[in-house]
Amino acid sequence: MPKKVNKTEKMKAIADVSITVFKTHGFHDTRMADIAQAAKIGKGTIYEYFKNKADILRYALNQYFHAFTLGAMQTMEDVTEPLEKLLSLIEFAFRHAAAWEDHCTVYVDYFGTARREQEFRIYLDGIYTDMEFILESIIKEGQQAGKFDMAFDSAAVAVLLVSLYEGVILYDVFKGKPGNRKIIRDAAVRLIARGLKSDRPEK
Amino acid sequence: MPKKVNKTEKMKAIADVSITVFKTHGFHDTRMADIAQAAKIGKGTIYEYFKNKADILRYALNQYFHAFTLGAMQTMEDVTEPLEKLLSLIEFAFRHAAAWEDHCTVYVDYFGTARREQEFRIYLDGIYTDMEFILESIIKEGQQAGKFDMAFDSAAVAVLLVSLYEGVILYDVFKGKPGNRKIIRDAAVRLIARGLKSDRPEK
Amino acid sequence: MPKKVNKTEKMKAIADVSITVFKTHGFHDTRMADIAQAAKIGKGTIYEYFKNKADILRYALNQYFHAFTLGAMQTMEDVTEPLEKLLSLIEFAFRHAAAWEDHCTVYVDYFGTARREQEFRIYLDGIYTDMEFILESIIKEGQQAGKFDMAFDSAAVAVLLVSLYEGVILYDVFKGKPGNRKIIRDAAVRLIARGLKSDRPEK
Amino acid sequence: MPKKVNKTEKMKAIADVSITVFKTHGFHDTRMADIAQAAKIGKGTIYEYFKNKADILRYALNQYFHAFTLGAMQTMEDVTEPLEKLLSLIEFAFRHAAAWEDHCTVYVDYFGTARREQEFRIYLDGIYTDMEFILESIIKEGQQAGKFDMAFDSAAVAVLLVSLYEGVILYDVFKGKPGNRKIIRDAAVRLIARGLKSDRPEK
DNA sequence: CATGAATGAGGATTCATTCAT
DNA sequence: TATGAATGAATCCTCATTCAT
Repeated sequence: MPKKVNKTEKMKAIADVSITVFKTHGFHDTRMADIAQAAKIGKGTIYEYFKNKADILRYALNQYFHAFTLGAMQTMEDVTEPLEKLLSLIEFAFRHAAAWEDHCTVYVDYFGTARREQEFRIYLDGIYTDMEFILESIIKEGQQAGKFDMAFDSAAVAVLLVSLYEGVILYDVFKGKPGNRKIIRDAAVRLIARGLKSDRPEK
Repeated sequence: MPKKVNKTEKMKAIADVSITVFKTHGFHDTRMADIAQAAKIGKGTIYEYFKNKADILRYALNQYFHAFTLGAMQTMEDVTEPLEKLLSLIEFAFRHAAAWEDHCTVYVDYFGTARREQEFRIYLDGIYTDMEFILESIIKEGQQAGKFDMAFDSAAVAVLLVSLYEGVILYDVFKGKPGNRKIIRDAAVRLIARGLKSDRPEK
Repeated sequence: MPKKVNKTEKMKAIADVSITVFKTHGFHDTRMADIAQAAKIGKGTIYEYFKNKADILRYALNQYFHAFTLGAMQTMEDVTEPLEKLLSLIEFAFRHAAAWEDHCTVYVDYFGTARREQEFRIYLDGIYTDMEFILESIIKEGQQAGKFDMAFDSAAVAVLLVSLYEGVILYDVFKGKPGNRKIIRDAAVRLIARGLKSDRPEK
Repeated sequence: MPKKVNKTEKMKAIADVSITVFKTHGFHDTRMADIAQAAKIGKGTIYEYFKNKADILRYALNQYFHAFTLGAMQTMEDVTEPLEKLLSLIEFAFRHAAAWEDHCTVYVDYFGTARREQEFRIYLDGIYTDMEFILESIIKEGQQAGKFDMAFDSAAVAVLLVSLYEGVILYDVFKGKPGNRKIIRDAAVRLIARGLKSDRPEK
């Protein structure tokens, strides 16, 4: 039992170090030797914990997505009002991206490759589908409650929100560390809130 | 005297073929031999027209961005009303992405690498800055005309729109060929139009 | 007839240009394109006059050795006294090396390769043998005339003189353009003259 | 823990094998695969010990020159009389060349290239300068002691002796394995001894 | 004759992965 | 369990040479 814990801890340690190295050199241009050196272990030792280089990345990104899903769930737990729920979710998403900035960067780096890898594709597709499902539910809920404009295709809006989120991450990754993040996110929240809002005056 | 080739045409031909190969195999996993075979020329011939593999990609993406800029300019030429201008620009952007789908895909593939390449970074940064400048101008114009909500930070909205655009492209690239593009883009146009609209009733 | 003359002239022109290019870049690192460019002709044209790159070098070095042999013969024509003949030959050799400095440099560059090329080896061996034969004859002549010390093995001295000559060329090639050439050659002449001189007082 | 290798020993082993391969094929025409095969190791292993092909050569020639310098020092240690010192040095140089015959051959092969390589040039220049300095000192010493003819420029004689040495090596390399080495070297020693000798009868 | 576009054989080098210790 | 020495598959790119024009 304690050995198992050690193993998991070491995997996490290696994966964390790897992410910072991937961020600097890019996934493809990172050598196993770079990781070993950064993690202060032997090259061979990496293979005791991971099948290969891609496996490290998969593990690290899995942690990133897992934390996202978990956080999103917790965020929504105590909120019932649709708009509030949506906006708090968006707030969380942005906070999560900021907290996992290195993982975001590496995720973008790997995205082009992931696209063509069956296994990862399915995994990522699941994440996206889940996010869209939750968003779509909230939109529908809001529309039924007369809070959101009925003319919107709820599924389309869900896709849109996911896309916007990915786009903002992409933008940040490209720009490096931006200072105006807050303003941009405020604008996003405002645009979405106003855009979705039902015209019918709420009584 | 040996046969005189049109260097530009041949570059374009090689670049076009390369893009389809890059799309299938990914930039990194595409071998020069793959390109040569697809272009039905010898491996060495590629090097008569391009310095190296990255050079082909740069050339192809440059064409893609160049066409975008050109098209965007033409789109705005005859439109004066801010909202109409914004929406027609968005329409154009989506049409452009659809028309240059292969380039979009490869662009996403290369984005992670581009991020770390000084030369390409500067180039791409210029494109982004231009797009943001145009969008910001339109937003400001609309705000001054009382059409757009004054509370928005125009620069932030510009960044947001660019991000949304990139995000939608990313989403499409990941999903492959989607059928519901139109619905999503309609939702986008609607969301933006409603979100930006001024509350002051226009008389 | 005139065409033949033109052909020879053009070969000489190409070979001369090639030597300066070889001197700068080295034989191996000189590209046919470099030669073509320097000679202001097309790459393909070189092959109208020479079988390949090595052929150009062979032609150029042949000219160099041919001029040497010719010059050596002329030098000895009017001299009968052995020591005088030997020294004037040495003087000539040094003058020749200075006049054909570029060829000397390239010759040294190519020597390592020549060593392993049967054809060139035989050719060069012939040159050496001829030089040694002439020198040996002079030594013997001088010994019979009581001018040179009898204890010397004439053949060995001949080899020694050839070696010294090659060594001085090598030294100059390595050093680049030296200013103290004259002093060194004077020392050489003095050393050889004193070293060979018979002890028997000449009456 | 993996097996601990003696890096220096392995470098020496690879370099030694390389020299014999270089001698046969020439530096340029030797493939890394040839060396690997001859050394009975994998191609990649070579790169664990040397940066590249030229690096192997540099290492090997460095050993050759190092041994020369060391040997020359030891040779002169117990000799005080100038002529004796000079001749024993010459004897040593010839012995060294014979003992390191393979290295000599490869050295000649590489000389043309070395000429154009800044790093190696500086290194080689240092060796030459050292040799010349030592020789010049001996000549001067001999002249002051009245043993050597005063008319000689000591620096010029030093250059001459170095050149003669290089020339004899060159000659041997070209000829392959000669049998008359001894005779030639005796002639050299005799020529130099007689040539330098002071005319003033020693009392 | 002259040319330069096209070619592909050839080779140095890299690096993920293995496995003996 | 940890290691790093050893490996060779894999690939970019060069450039002498050819030959259609």
